[in-house]
Amino acid sequence: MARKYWLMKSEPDAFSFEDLKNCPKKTEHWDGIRNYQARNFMRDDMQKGDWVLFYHSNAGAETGVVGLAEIVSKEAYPDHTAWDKKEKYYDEKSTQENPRWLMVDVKYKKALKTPVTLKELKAQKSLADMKVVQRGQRLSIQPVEKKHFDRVCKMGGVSL
DNA sequence: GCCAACGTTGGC
DNA sequence: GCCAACGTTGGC
Repeated sequence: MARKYWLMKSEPDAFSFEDLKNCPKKTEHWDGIRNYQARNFMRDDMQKGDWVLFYHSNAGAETGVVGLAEIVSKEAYPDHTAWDKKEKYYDEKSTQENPRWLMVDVKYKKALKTPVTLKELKAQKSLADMKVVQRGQRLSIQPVEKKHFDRVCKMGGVSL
């Protein structure tokens, strides 16, 4: 099956692209997704080997795509933080027998030579129909078309 | 910190 | 099943 492309948002104060680089094996599980659409993308469409635009949200002028990552888990699996009462993302309705929330493993691949800010994304005519530039688009995991992925890589001065 | 956009919840 | 109220996201 052909590789798919994604954009995944993270607030750099909470978990940045640098943080991912500093993880063991440069890999971390993407926990805390509590949105059904985003979960369904992970469950139904994501596959090992997919490529990811790592996006810093809520970061002022720094807001934008900062790097490239890869999905490395074979499939989405239960997000255990939903089971832990001490966790911010605890959800009493998610059980071991019937886990409501899932996560995948994401691996650091490469930083963009120059980050591509949201402002620059919006200024690019060829990216006008990319989800992330559209207003009110809050989904933290979004599918990205290959042509858009390639374009952003080019703007960022890197290729995979 | 503000607030628009949007998702979820729950009363009916 | 509708929709108002509420909570969250995320750009600014």
